[in-house]
Amino acid sequence: MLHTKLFLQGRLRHELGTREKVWLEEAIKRTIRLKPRETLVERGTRVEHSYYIIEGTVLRHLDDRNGERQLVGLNFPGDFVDLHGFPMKRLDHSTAALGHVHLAEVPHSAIAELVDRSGHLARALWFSTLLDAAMHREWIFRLGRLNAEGRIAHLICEIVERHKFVGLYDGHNLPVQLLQRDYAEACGITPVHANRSFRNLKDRGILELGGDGRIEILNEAELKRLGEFRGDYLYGEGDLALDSFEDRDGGAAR
Amino acid sequence: MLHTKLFLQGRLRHELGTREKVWLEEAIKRTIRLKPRETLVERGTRVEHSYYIIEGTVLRHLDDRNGERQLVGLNFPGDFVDLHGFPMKRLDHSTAALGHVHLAEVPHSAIAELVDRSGHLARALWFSTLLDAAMHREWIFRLGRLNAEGRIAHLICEIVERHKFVGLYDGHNLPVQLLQRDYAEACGITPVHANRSFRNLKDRGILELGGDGRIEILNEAELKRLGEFRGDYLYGEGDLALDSFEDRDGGAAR
DNA sequence: CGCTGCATTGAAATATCTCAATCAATGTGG
DNA sequence: CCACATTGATTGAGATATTTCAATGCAGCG
Repeated sequence: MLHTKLFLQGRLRHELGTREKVWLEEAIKRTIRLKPRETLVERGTRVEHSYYIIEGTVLRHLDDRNGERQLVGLNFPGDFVDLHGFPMKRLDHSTAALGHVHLAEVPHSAIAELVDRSGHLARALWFSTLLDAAMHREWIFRLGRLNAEGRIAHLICEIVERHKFVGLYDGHNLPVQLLQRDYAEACGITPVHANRSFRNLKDRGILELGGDGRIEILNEAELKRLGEFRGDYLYGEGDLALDSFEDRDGGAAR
Repeated sequence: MLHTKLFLQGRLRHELGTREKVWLEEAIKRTIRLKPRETLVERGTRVEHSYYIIEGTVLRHLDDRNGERQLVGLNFPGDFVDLHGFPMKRLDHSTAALGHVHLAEVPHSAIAELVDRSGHLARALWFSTLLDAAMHREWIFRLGRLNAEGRIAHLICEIVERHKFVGLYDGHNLPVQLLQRDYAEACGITPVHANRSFRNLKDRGILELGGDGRIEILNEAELKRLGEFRGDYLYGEGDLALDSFEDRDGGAAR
């Protein structure tokens, strides 16, 4: 079974050819599992492997002086968690599992081979790390320009949109169960205020709160409006309709 | 004269060999100049070139519904402004000059050649785009976990530290003259509140405000404390003292 | 049953914003 | 050289958003 079948899915410009998918798959030396809230890599660690998510959600965070977390990114199935560790060699932030997580471990030596073998695949891996950067920029926007409700709305929209790419959104239920504390840590607000903001969203019929972080989305359009959400930064195929796809297929292998 | 002599300077792991520097230099097809506040690239534009800063400061920003700006990054001499445009092909944010800016224009076709010619140089360019991502993460932290004063302090620390790498900091004077409005746009606060925060910093003897955005730093240690500033995310040589530098020299050309 | 972890609520404290006004420096046209 | 407009910095006062602290509720679990 193909572990990496979701990699860059929905990102036409960089979707992989058959051969490339095989090579990528072969780069996986083993898979590992994390328990809920288990740490994957601690900030400052030198890394020799990167991890691709087969299943589950990984939180990326920086901690302040008092140990309070600021989430700086989320990763879902189809994402590399820390591919940037390949050129960087050291992680400037920590990563941890949300719930149960299944990861494919890829040694940097294997990535080096991939990159040498296929310029197109190299470009795709590079692109994948830049997608993270684009999301970071949008997170800066979210924190700098939106109020608490808008920030939560924006984050939910991003989670939905990203799961649409990989076919993991059913149209109503948010496919990730974050605690209100996690929303607070992602949005730069206190858990208490996150709670009140959720309450507002619920009272206005925009979403419904189930237990255990389950969220049902009742009015996606309104969520997008509140979060000033423009999904184009995720570089999905729809946004690239005008593109020429000059390097679309995997045939570029050298 | 070498335009690109500052590229990745101070980042030992990825400093370039002599040959690579020549190749990079040869990739420059022309240089262009921007006037103060002139836009370089508008969000959404398809790009065929990337720009390396020879002199001046470039602001990167996203705009909200009302046209209010959120700065998402700054670039200084030695930085590529939008190298990520090479794999991405489209910019998800806008870029504009702060004051007078002198840029080297590098066509993506030339970058493609560079990348094919030297795996090491390719890695260095990739690394350079990831440095932006690391800074983005720190900006998220700044906005999510610090109050107005801390945010300003953190930003000033980053500007200082980055200019130290390229030898453009004299030990006292902030080498970039941002308006208080720019600080506000970077820190997610109003200009009025930025003003009051600066006033506090000044009253406590931490810095001195000259005209035209000039800032003299009187107590760098206190600024770092206020901003909870840990410079390691900039990946300077000091932080990598323990590294093996297995790919340090340009000899990796294929 | 009595924990424990998370959600929820209330009330008061604090940070930040908004609006409106003033000030200082600079540039422009006459 | 003056009158005037422009731009950015500064200040005050009141409004709003968010935090803090403390308490309660609620469900799962040994």
